[in-house]
Amino acid sequence: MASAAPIILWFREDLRLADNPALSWAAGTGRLVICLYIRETGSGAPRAHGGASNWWLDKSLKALGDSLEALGGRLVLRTGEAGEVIRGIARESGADAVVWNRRYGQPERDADAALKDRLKALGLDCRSFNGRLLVEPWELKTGAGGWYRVFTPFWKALQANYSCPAYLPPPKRLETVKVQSEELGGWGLHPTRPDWSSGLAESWTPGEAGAAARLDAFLDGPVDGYSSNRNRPDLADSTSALSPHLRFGEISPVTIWRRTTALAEAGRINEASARVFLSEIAWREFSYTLLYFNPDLATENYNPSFDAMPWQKNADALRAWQRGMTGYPIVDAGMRQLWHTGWMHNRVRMIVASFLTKHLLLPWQAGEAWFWDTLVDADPASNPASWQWTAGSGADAAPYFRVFNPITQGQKFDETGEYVRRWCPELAKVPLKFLHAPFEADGATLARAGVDLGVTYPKPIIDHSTGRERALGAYQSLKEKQASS
DNA sequence: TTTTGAGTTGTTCGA
DNA sequence: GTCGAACAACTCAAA
Repeated sequence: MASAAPIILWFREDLRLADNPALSWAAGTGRLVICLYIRETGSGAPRAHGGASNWWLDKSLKALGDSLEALGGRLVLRTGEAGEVIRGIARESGADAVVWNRRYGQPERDADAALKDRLKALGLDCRSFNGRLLVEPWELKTGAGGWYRVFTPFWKALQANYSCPAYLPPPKRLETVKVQSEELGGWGLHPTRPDWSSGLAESWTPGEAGAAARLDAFLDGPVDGYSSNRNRPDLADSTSALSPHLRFGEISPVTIWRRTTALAEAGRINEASARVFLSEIAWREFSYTLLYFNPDLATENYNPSFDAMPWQKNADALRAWQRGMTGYPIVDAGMRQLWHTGWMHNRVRMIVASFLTKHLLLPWQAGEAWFWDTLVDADPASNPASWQWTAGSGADAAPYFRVFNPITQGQKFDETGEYVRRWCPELAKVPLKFLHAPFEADGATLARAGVDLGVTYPKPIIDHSTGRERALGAYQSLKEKQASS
């Protein structure tokens, strides 16, 4: 006979109702469901959110709670070590089953596995699901049985082997039992003194409905130009901007895959652009494979030969980069967009990351940490994997001699100059010819534009070719050390 | 087992 | 202004 006891559904990085396997299973039993979110403490807790992500989490939890209440349910908020919280709620409520969607960082995996054992020993039914990835890291294997270290074969294997599961609709009702909850407002996730979040609020609608609207809007037009426009930070809607929604699980990559392939197969969107868009989703998957098999991805060089890299220490240069005061407009525009909106266009992320690790020769970990704190989409897999890729220490890394030229990158990809004019308003009147290199303009031109270099806008903190040569030398030294060891 | 082809996103230089 | 070569060698994946 089926149990009538409630089920605990532990929400983690899957703050949505649709295409949520754990929720779908729990709701499908017809039993009462206790929807739980834990502000985790202890050694099994995931890497603590940065400030921007905490802002997002606050709104996303509010949206999830509202959605659950509309179904007759409720989101229960608790703080503590996850196992203690869950055992406590099970005792209070008589729940005899716990379900969740899996996570892939090492501490979380270890903690989840230990918790599962504990709960099973107590007689609770315990189930986990894949609610975050198209394929889990252990599912896609090379011919030799290992995990992929190069993106292209990974992507080919994914396309050849992946079949998209059927849509899991949100439950129509989700009744629950009364369990004590903390107040979201008491968690202090929203910044105060000062409240710096107005730019974030202007830019985003956290929550499942906001995510769905974003996908709809992207697939209804912008996706068609994606293969070329995705490199253009000056164009509106050149990318999907789904990353923070994916990070918090407000939308599933499965949903994105299903919707996009259906439209492409029906001939309603450009096939090639759809492919490129899905390949970006696959990069996220690839990053999760890297994280799964390299738990220290956020701190340790994937390629250990980079342990000998002669990184600089320069707090002033780091601060100039963080504040968008390097004197290179495309770099500064990107860093200011990040600070204001919690997000940066992907093309510009590459430029600023190259500038930090190559021109400034500062360790990629410093950039990764800054992005972690300031990005609303700061992802435990994508963020470190992408930083390591740029620095050259990562899997399938950029060649060491690929040093982005911040002037020509600006001219090429912010070709209208609208991106720089928007985020560096003090340069708004500089003619396009000099906009990406104001230091090359003559005094009269700058004066007419109201720019006083070194006063109203910084002079370059490092000369491009000087920085480039120094970076190439540093990478050369790595190679020599490796050869002699 | 060995071999072979290939590898996200670029820049510079010189013809 | 345009174009191709050089920038390195190494590791990966698959045949």
